[in-house]
Amino acid sequence: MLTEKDKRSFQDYLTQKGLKLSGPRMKILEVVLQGTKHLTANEIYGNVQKRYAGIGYATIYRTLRLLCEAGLCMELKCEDGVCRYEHAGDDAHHDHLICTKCGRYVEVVDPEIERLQERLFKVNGFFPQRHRLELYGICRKCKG
Amino acid sequence: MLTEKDKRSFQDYLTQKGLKLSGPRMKILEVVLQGTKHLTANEIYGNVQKRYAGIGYATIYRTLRLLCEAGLCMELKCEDGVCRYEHAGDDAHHDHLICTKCGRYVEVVDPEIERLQERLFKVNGFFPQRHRLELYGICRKCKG
DNA sequence: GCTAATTTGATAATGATTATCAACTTCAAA
DNA sequence: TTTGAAGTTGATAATCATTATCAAATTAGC
Ligand SMILES: [Mn+2]
Ligand SMILES: [Mn+2]
Ligand SMILES: [Zn+2]
Ligand SMILES: [Zn+2]
Repeated sequence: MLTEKDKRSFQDYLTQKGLKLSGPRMKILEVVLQGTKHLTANEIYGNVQKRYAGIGYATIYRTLRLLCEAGLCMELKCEDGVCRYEHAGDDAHHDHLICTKCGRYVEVVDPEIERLQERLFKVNGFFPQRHRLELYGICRKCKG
Repeated sequence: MLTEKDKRSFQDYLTQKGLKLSGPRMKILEVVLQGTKHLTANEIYGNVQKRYAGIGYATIYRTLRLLCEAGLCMELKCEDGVCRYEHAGDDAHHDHLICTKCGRYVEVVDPEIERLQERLFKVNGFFPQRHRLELYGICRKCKG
């Protein structure tokens, strides 16, 4: 799940910004791209520690920001006030169904909804930039 | 904009919970229901101070929570990490178009989008509870 | 290898919200 | 009315995720 292309992509972004691809950054890139999606910085910190002890919180946050800037990750500002991160491949935009019991995130896209959103922008005279759609409910497993 | 019905509604909620309708609560109810929508707790605190000095921050937060529980207000968890509040009349649910330049909130509803969201819940085996749709763009005024 | 620039980890700071608590209100019974 | 138990208030400390700071360590191009 961590391709050479991703590494190069990160490397390129850093170089272009006059930054360096350090050991810690490489390790975090690896753990984030190989791990589960929609994790908090704290959970990612834990996953990184498991494999590479000694990397600090600040470096996790700093590197997550770089990964987002480089387009390799997306940051989700969640309702509980904690950010979650997902590696954003070349795959398109998606929205989320979120279980309020177990916290599971399900990725969904509805092209019809996307189209109607564009219409809302236009009708109200807004230049569209982005949107956020979150559907909260109880998943099949949690309903029992 | 602050009807007798609202007052009674708040009073009823408090009574039913064994709570009291105090002076500060009454004043905050008045300022919130008569004022602009989509304000932060801090902005509401300022508006309350203008008319009734001496009411503390904590009381603002506590009363906003009560107003939400009573169904008179809605809390929006915004992307900047600050909550905003709007008085929720009997009017139905709505979503928001938000200008990323001036911060203006425009309320919108698209019944078609609402319907398609329900379908997404169903298709994915979720019991629907609520949703959040925010459309970020640049408003007509800000585009100049 | 050398060295200037960048990065790191520990930790202090920030900022919104919540918890704490002694003093003050409320309200209904006496 | 007076009274007092229950609830409320304002000031302020605590919380918690995220950022900023900074001396010591690492990186990358020469
Ligand atoms: Mn996702
Ligand atoms: Mn609104
Ligand atoms: Zn679930
Ligand atoms: Zn605007």
